[in-house]
Amino acid sequence: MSGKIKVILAEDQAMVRGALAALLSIETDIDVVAVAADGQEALRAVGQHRPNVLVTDIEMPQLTGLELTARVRELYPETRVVIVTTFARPGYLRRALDAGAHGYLLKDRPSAELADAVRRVNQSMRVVDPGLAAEIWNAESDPLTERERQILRRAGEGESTAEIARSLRLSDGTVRNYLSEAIAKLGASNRVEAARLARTKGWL
Amino acid sequence: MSGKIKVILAEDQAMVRGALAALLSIETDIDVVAVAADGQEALRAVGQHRPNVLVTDIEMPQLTGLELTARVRELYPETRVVIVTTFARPGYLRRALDAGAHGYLLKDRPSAELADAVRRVNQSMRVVDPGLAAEIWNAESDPLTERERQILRRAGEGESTAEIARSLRLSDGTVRNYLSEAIAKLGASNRVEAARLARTKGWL
DNA sequence: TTGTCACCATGACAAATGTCATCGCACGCC
DNA sequence: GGCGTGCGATGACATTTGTCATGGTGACAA
Repeated sequence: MSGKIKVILAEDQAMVRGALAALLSIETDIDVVAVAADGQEALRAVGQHRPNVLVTDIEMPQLTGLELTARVRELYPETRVVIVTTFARPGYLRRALDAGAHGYLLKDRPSAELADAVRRVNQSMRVVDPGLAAEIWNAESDPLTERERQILRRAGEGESTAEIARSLRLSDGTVRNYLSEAIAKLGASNRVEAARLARTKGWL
Repeated sequence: MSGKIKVILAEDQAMVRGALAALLSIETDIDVVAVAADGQEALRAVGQHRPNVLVTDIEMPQLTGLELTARVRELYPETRVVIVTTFARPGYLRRALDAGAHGYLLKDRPSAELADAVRRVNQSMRVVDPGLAAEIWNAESDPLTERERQILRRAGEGESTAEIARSLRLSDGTVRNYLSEAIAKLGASNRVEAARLARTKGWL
């Protein structure tokens, strides 16, 4: 019985989306019932089709894969979620698991693992990239406060202290203080390096 | 006659590589004879199989897709090259065409266009993303000198003036002068913004 | 030969950035 | 109530960064 595993695929790059769909469609026990180009669209599709598994990227317009995961977990708990992303950032994995994802796969891994992950997750197993799973234990956790993160993000894009202060309605000195704090916490020697470091850890 | 179109696929992310291969393999007139995870490997494979078309990403370890294109054009001129990349940067397209690419496709485009592009390129046609093709006419050309580019790249990663000066054996003031020049040329208001701007144009 | 241009340097100044000490406020917690 | 903590602010200071004027070199083209 049970028929095929119903899958929805969310990925913003059309060509990759089509290619992954082709990859999954080759499998005889998997049926890709819909694809979506962003988080919003994916959420609608999940509501409509109630798939067994949602395969989603993280970097997407409207609603990120992480936000999408949380919503799906909340609204349609029968649907299991597999995150597929480029980034091997412990911070992302941490947040993905917190959001309720059942699988976390890197685009670096062989393509055969995707169908495999879908099957396992469908059988209520967890699938986490082995290398990343190891890292998450000894990985330091995000030391930044929300404000620091917010300010560091802008600084990393080239906004000046004054611009940041204005757009967040803070005083000039306050912004400098937060940046100074963030730089110290991350062991960087200036705002740019701090932003870069935080980004690679997945904290921004 | 003529059989299938022989294609080699170069792409560093294993899952995307597998998925694109699956996508092309569906086509009855296309035969993916080999895949490669980096530029070096791709170059060897092209030498071995002499494919009709090489489909390659730009961002790859060892040898970028642009360097690979130039080498292939030089060593195996019968093989035609299609670049497939995430980035809609006029600078990239410019360099790709200069390197002798026959096609330039964005990963944003529908997956059906890939097989299409392979066929057209195989028939000696050029295939360039329409949006980008328009841009390249009125697109400003890279105003940066080699030194400026070099210095701006490091500054954008968070190196301080002093660090850059030391590692390039320049005086402190000279580095500041170059950065000042670059900032002015790009119409930015500081080094970080300048680096960001240059990056989005494909000049870094 | 005379421009022009990339390259490298100095010095001087203004503006932005980074650091520290110190303060107040609100909130949750035991 | 006292404690810790995140948030926000000020002032003072040193350092870094950005700007400008000015000058010298070598390469290359008109």
